[in-house]
Amino acid sequence: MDASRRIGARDSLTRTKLLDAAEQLMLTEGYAAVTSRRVGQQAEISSQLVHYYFATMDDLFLEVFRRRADEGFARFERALEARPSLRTVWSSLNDGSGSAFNLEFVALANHRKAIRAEVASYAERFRTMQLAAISSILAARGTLPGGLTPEVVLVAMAGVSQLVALERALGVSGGHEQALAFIEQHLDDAGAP
Amino acid sequence: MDASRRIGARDSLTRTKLLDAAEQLMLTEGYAAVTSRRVGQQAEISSQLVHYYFATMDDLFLEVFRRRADEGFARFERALEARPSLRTVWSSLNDGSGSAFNLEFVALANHRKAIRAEVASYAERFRTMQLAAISSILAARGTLPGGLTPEVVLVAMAGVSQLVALERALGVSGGHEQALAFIEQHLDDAGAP
DNA sequence: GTCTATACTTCGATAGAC
DNA sequence: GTCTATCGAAGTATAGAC
Repeated sequence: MDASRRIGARDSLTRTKLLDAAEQLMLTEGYAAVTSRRVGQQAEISSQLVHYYFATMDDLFLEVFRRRADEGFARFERALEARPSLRTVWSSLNDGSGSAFNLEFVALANHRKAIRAEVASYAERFRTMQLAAISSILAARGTLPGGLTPEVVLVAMAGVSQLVALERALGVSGGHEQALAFIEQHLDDAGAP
Repeated sequence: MDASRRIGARDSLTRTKLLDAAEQLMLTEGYAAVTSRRVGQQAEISSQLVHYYFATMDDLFLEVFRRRADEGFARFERALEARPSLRTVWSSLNDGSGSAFNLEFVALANHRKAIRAEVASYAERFRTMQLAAISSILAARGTLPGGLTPEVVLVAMAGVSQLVALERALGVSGGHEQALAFIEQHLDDAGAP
């Protein structure tokens, strides 16, 4: 990598097309399919331009991640403001397209340091925000049964949602329906409608 | 791939060394590091011998997976026979080294068809076996509180365990302690000690 | 800003001698 | 069973003309 290397403008239309193409490839074929050549091909732009707009492939991945993450974050904030309920938190966790996206990035983060830092930081921020929301929603209900705390409720919901998403991608489905139905039933029990 | 291609014997010591090296690499550096050249280097064996013992890299991955999966399966069966309890099921789910291994293979399965089929089949078998165990353990206790079923308990435990393992690899820890403590507390409530 | 051309690396896989 | 030698494909990245 050379410091004198030219980098294209952030507001370029071509740059956006490349990000779109990378995101599309990632969701349909997995992160391993996101190579400079394939991104260029998908966007109908020469693969060398990928390197003009993004110094390294990691930079491209990071930009793809931030775009979606920031949007997801903002959407959750809006939804929560409109309707501060357990159901809103659950919906944000159990969003189908978001789950697939997350899984791909967590897998990628597993062996790319630069990506791991960004994914971890976002996950932490999101968890904190969800926890604050759940805490205030459940506090309005008084004490929880059986030693449950907001943390336990949140981690359980996040865990089930992620397990189901991951296994669904694999083609496994044992127990999913019952677990999801159980959560659905208890969303309204414990919080505002 | 040529049908006339020679393939080394399954009981070869060299073959075992290659499998060990591949497994080691996978756990420490991720599946992307498992290339024929690096496996050879790790095992101090020429990389071409990888292709002598395994026609394709997928074959190598599959053998690594089957070795560990079969062993995990057998170990769970023995543990369950010795002590049929919720705690035994939880331990099998929450085994640290097994989790890292699983995550790596699930990620790999996401973009390799041959691997996906094997991982899915094993996950299904494991889930079925765990469900049978949990069902018989909980049945001895009479009805469960609040609409809980064996399926819900199992998916929740598996979900929490997997989420914690995955986030731990990422460096995120929010809520983990409380969720794990909650499960620990209730293992003995609901089943045989 | 986009193009062509290309350097350099690593990969999976095979051929054939020993 | 193990070795040397090698092919062809695909990857990241850069240089320099236009």
